[in-house]
Amino acid sequence: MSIQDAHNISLQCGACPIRHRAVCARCETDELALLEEIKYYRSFEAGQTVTWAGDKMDFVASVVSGIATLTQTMEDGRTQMVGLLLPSDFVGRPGRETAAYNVIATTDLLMCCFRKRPFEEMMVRTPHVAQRLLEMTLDELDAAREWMLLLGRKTAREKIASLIAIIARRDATLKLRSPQGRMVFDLPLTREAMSDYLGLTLETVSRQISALKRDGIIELQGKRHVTIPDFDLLLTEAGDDNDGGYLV
Amino acid sequence: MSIQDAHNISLQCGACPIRHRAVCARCETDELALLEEIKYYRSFEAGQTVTWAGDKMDFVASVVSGIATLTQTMEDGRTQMVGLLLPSDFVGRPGRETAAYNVIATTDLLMCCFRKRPFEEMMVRTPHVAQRLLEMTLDELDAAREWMLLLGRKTAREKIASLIAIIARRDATLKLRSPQGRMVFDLPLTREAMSDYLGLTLETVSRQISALKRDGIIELQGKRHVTIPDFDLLLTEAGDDNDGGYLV
DNA sequence: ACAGAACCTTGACCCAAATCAAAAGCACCC
DNA sequence: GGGTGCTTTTGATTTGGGTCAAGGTTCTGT
Repeated sequence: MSIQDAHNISLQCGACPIRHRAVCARCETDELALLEEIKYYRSFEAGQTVTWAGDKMDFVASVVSGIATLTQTMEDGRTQMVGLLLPSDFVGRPGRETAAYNVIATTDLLMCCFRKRPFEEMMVRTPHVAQRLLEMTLDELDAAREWMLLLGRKTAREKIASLIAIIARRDATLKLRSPQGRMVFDLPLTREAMSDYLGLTLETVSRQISALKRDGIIELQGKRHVTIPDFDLLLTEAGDDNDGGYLV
Repeated sequence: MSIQDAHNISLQCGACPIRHRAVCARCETDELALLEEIKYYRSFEAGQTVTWAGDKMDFVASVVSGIATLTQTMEDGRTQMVGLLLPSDFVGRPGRETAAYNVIATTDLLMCCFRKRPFEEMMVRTPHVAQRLLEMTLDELDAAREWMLLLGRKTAREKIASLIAIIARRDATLKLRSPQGRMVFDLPLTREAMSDYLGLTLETVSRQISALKRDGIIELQGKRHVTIPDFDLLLTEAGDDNDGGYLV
C-alpha cells in the first residue's frame, strides 16, 4: 500500500471547493485557522487502497475531489459496498483506533486529512465541527436506511434504476440543477462496483442495464455515458415514491 | 392512532434505567435538571404505531423500556425494517419536521420524550447532549453497515443465524455477560418481523429456523424461547469473522 | 369448553437472479 | 500490428428463495 503524501499540494481553506459542505462548513475564520494548522493533503491514484479494514488508522479525512468506496468483505470474498464517498464526505471515526472498512479510491482521489488526536481535541473545544459532523452522520444514516430498503426488497431492475437515479440526482446537485426531465452524465463506477453497491452479480447488472436501454428508460453512449430522457420515468422504474410528497 | 399520554408516570432521571446509556448519559446534574424540566413520558401498547412516515413529529425520544421497530414501506406494501429500537435508543432527528419512518411498538413501550424545539435549544447550549448523540449516531451507522452486508450478500441461513446472534449478543450485554458458550433467551420478534428485518419472506424464516434446529445449531422451547448450545458454532453459520476480534 | 384470530410450519411448484461459459470491445504497450 | 489484460455483454443452465396453499399451534375472550 504505497502512500503518496502531501506533494506540494497546499490549498487555502478559504479557496477549498468543499469549504461549504464538508465537516468544516460551519467553522468561523478563527476555527478555520486552527484546522489549517493540523491539516495535510494526501492523494491516491484510481484503484489504490486508502485503508484496509482492521488496519491502524491515525487520521480522519474529507474527500476533496474524486470518488472512493467503503466496502465490507466476508472471508470467502463476498463483497458489499456500504458507502460511496464523494467530495465533502468524511472518512474515519473520532475515537476509533482502527479502520472498520476497506476504503478504495475509485478515481484519482485527493483527501484533506487531520491527525486523529489533534482533530479530537479540536472537536471538544469547538462545537461547530462536532455539530456539522453530527448533521453529516445523520444524513449518512438516512442514506444507509434508504439503501437497506433497496438491498432487502427491490428487484434487480429496481436496484439498477435506483442507483442510476441516485447518481443522476447527485450530479444535478453538483451542477446546481434540480433533478428532472432530460439528464446527461457519466457513471463513475464499473459494473462490478455497481454490483457490490446493489448486492447483485456483475452479469445481472449488465443485463438489467441492457434491459433499461432496450425499454428506452436510459440511453447509453459508450459504456459509461448515460442520457435519461425522462427522470420521472426512471423513478417509477426505481419503485420510488416520485409523485410529490406524502399525503396522509 | 390513539395516544396514551403521560399517565401518572414520573421518573427521576437519577433513577432512570437508561441513565448511563441514553442521549443523556454524559449530562452533569445541572444539565439533567434542564432535561428533567422538558421531558415527559408516553407509553404505547404492543402493536401500536408511534409515528407514521411523513407525519408531523414534534418530539424526539429515548426508549426507556420495550422494543420498537423502524420500518420503510414501498407503495405496493413491500416492507423493510431499517432499525430495531431497544432501551436507551434514540428516536427522531433534531432539525427535522416530519417522521422519516414508521415507528411501531413491538412490545409494550415506554418512551422518554422531549419536545423538539426545547431539545434543539438545549443541544446548542450544552455540548454533552450533542456529543453523546453523535457517538450514538456513529454506532447506529456502523450497525446499519453491518446490516447492509447481511441484506446484500448473506444467504437465508446466514441471515437467520446472524439475527439470532445479534439478539443473543444484546441479551448477554443486558445481563452483563460476555456472549459465548451456552446461551438462553427469548426472541422478541415475530417471524414476520424477522422477515422484515432480513429481507426474506416469513416462510423462508420459518424454514431456516427449522433447519438450524434440525442441525443442532439452535434448540427451541416453544416458538420464541431459544437455547444456543455453542455460540461460536452459531457465528460460523452466520458467516461472521468470529475468531480473533479486534485487538486494539 | 369453544370459537376465532393470530401466528407458525410444511409442502409443491415456480421464477428471478446466480453460476458457468464464451466471446466481444477496448485501452495500453511493446 | 498484434498481443495482453482488463471490462462488458450475452447465452445456457441451475438454484435459492419466493409464491401459493393447506393445516397446525397458541392464545384470547366469552
